[in-house]
Amino acid sequence: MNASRTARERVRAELIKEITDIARRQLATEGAAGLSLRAIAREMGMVSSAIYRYFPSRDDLLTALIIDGYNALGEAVEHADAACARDDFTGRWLAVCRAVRKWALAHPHEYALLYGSPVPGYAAPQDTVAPAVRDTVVYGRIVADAYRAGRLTPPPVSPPPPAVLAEDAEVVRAVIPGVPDDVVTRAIIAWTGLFGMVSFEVFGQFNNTITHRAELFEHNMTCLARLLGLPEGVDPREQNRRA
Amino acid sequence: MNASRTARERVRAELIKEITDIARRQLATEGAAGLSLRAIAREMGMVSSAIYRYFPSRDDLLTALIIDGYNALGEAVEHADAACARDDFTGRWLAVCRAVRKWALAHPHEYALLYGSPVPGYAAPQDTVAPAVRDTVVYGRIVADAYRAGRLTPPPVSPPPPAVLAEDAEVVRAVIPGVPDDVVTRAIIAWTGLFGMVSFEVFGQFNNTITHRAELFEHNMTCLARLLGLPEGVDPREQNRRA
DNA sequence: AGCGATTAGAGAGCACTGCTCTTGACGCGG
DNA sequence: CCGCGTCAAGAGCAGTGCTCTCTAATCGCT
Repeated sequence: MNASRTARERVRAELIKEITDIARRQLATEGAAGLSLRAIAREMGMVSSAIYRYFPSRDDLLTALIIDGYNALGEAVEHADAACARDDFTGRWLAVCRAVRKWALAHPHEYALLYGSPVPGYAAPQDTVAPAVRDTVVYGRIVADAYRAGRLTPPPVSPPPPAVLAEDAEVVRAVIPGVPDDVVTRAIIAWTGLFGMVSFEVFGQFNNTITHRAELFEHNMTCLARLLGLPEGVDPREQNRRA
Repeated sequence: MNASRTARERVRAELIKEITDIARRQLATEGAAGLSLRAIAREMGMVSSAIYRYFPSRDDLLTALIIDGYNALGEAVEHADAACARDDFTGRWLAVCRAVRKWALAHPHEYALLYGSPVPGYAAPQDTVAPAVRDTVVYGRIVADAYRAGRLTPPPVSPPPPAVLAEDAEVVRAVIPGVPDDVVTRAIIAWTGLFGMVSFEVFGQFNNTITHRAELFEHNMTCLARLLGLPEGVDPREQNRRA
């Protein structure tokens, strides 16, 4: 509760941080499967069993890293969005896209942990759901803002979503409040398209094929913006400013 | 070379098949990280070291599974495409989408192996590239066929791709022959959008959010078809026939 | 200040993994 | 029919996650 707890608790918090830091570094170099509690203990000059005082199991350490990852990505996305003019909705969308891609390329293994194959017997505990949607919340706000401002014009020939999707749309509106069903489905397309693109690049599907990945990404996200119904870049120079 | 090789070679081929079969089953239940050579040997009544006569390392076994996976998915996609009328390009695209989704949901761990996080220290050897693009080849043929038939009408407001992408488009045209650059980029959007959608579903990103996943998928793939420039379903009953 | 309770680390140990090496047996082709 | 090559077996190495017990340090409280 109060600011400076007992000395034990402070050193404990510090050790937890040191463990996760080393773990994150191991993750970056070896990948999730190479994460070894014993190696962490070795690097800290501890004995392996001592780690279990701080993380009851390897999966718990992994969960901590996942939560940290979601928060790091969410924070990057929040910052990217915050740096844009509030009414430049296309710019905000593109900024979010670039932030996701940049973070994913900088932390491929962490990205894999969040958006790649779920780890073996591991089921994400409930604590992860809140951080997991930080980026999505930002995205939802952009879409909702654009819609409220009347700047979300549906593309000419967009088929109406089937009626059954109405209930799902109701749930999705928790992050994209106040938009009709067809905007919800188009928003999902753009969002999954973003992560499909990033995953292809990070996971190596573009190897030996696509070389100008940044340009392709930029162009495709612009196309997805158009599909979403976002207006053409109000001021192209505005977009190039943060490249 | 000739049909019935020596008895030794035949039993060897059979053992290799048995190993991969058990491995595939292990993969399905435990995931890639739970794949254990010793467990396979145990199940076969062998001693663990004997496995190494057939697969020099765990990664080699994994590679075999990956190649098999790509081939299985590619085959499913090929069959789905082959079952469609050749000039029903939208139907062929949707059939491919459904085939990918169906296979991925039926074999989530194998799908994760192919399109999820790359495994730890493992680098895909050259033997995987040919099977890896079987599905993409089918997709490319559909796009190329549709374009050649003049049934690929670009959506009204699609921005032209930047000039630098021309060289990449040249490479991509190996699987989508004879189409202009803007078709190439739109094809990539649709393709990554498909896998983004499937990955979100298979990897659990839709948990607690989307319940009518088949309907959402169907609708979104239709939207992507429209973005690609494919015509509206020539005959809706034709599409419903294979659900 | 000191005492009892709590917590941290050390170490041994279990069951498991991938992988290597040697040994002995078996089958196939010259 | 005999020797070469292949094969299973077993022991063993280094590593893993995790549990248990034991000791020592620290904390809260009287």
